[in-house]
Amino acid sequence: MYNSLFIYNTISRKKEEFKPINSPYVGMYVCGPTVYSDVHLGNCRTFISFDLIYRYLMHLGYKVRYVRNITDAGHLEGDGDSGEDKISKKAKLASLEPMEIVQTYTNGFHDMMKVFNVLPPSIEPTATGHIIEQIEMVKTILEKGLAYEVDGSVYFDVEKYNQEHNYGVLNGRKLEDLLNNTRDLGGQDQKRGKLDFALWIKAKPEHLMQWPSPWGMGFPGWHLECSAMSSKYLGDQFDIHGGGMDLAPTHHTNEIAQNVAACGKHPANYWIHTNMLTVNGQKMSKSLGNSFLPHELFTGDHTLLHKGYSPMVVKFFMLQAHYRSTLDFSNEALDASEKGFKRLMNAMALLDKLKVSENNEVDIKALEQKFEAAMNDDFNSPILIAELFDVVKTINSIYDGKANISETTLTELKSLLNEYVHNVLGLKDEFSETNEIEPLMEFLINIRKEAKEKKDYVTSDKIRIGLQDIGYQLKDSKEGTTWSKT
RNA sequence: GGUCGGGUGGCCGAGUGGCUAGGCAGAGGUCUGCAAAACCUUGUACAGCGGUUCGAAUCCGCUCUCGACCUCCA
Repeated sequence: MYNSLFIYNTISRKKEEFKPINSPYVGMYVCGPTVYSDVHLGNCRTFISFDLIYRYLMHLGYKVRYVRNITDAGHLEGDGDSGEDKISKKAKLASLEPMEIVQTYTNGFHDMMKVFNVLPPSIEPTATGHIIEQIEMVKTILEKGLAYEVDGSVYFDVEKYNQEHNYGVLNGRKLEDLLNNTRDLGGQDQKRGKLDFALWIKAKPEHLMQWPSPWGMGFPGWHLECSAMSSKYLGDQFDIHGGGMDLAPTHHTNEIAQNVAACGKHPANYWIHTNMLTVNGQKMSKSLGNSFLPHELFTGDHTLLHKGYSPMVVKFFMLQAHYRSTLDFSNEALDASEKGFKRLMNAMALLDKLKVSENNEVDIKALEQKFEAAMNDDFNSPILIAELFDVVKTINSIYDGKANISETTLTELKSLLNEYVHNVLGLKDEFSETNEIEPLMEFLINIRKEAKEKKDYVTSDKIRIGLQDIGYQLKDSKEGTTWSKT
């Protein structure tokens, strides 16, 4: 039973009680997308996971500054540091300005976040907007003697850094192991050590995005931007740093090294890493070619899908797994989530139709404690959802007249469920946002009722089946007929 | 090859020593003109083999197997 929030910290590999540096203020940095192509569903999972974390922190009363960057420069293609900048490459192929590429995919990313009802972060800084900060950071690291310049490029000296600090703090790996098991890559003769990484990269004349620096025209390395922007907006030390698990071994490891090198402090107290979305057991990624774009999922226009699923169903599917577990994607699993989600939403809608009584059999306090205990245990949304289904059962029983709830308790229940379903999980009912057709439906339901009373079942079935064909399900009960979208 | 993490009933997916996870699907029933929904009942699950323990899905060892990372990736 968790009475306070515990978070699994990648650094310690343990659940630790969450103690903010400066409560009630919480600083959280999450690595955002590189905007060189459409975000796929795996990317979305990460941001949905952090949205849950962000929402729950706010639910607990914390004032969260949530910083999530947009990588719009410096992210290279392929091996080593000789590859092309992903955005520049795309811009050349499409004969567009790099910033047009950036804008297009940033807009797409924002649209998708909105569709998934993911809250925008407090600050969404871009790499290109923080070139000066990044240059300053490179200068500082050079001054500390932990980086070196070679012909207009600056590299971080990992082995020298490791003499004073532990380079592998995050992934628990020893430097010698890393050195022994790193593949030799071509075109890196400028580097002194094979683990060294670029802080600043000299640009070739034809490179589309380049900026002046003390080392000549160039552009910043990918790992640098997050270090520069997190410390700028959250300070040298802040509470939470997050990202996808695949970023931990290299990107976050290098980030820590840069921050420690520049200011002597480990940047974040809690490192949260979210797990991958898999397809047939394999990580969904652009390079493997097994990725789904969100709209393919919504329309069902994909070879692996037999139908489309709405954004909230997909989100609910993701929330039914813990953020640190891999989640395997399949039609069957989504079908199950779709039905479960409708069941939950149906019960939510039923709240307004419940009859109150003198007696009360619902213990709100106990419910609230269960919900909180689930989320306090490292944001365990699957447990929370399981508890919610217990409530669904209770709501249905009350509706069927098999259980009782008092008026005050019903009011409390409504606000508790609203808080957890809408505000914490960030789900919204997309099946009943059709108030404008309500009078029309009532009209049809009345005609059908008259037909039924005359035992004219041909007409009543015509209405029921006809509505079903165009996506509306009628449900008869003792209290009358209700309807929902299918 | 190295490091790390998994293998839970038909499917998805929680659960770190004893107490029903939950959802979907399946079976039986109640309700119902039919349908849908709802409700009730229903499942010898924990990769395998050893070990620790009064007791293990949960701890330890070995084996098999899948994956992630080691190279850009959320």
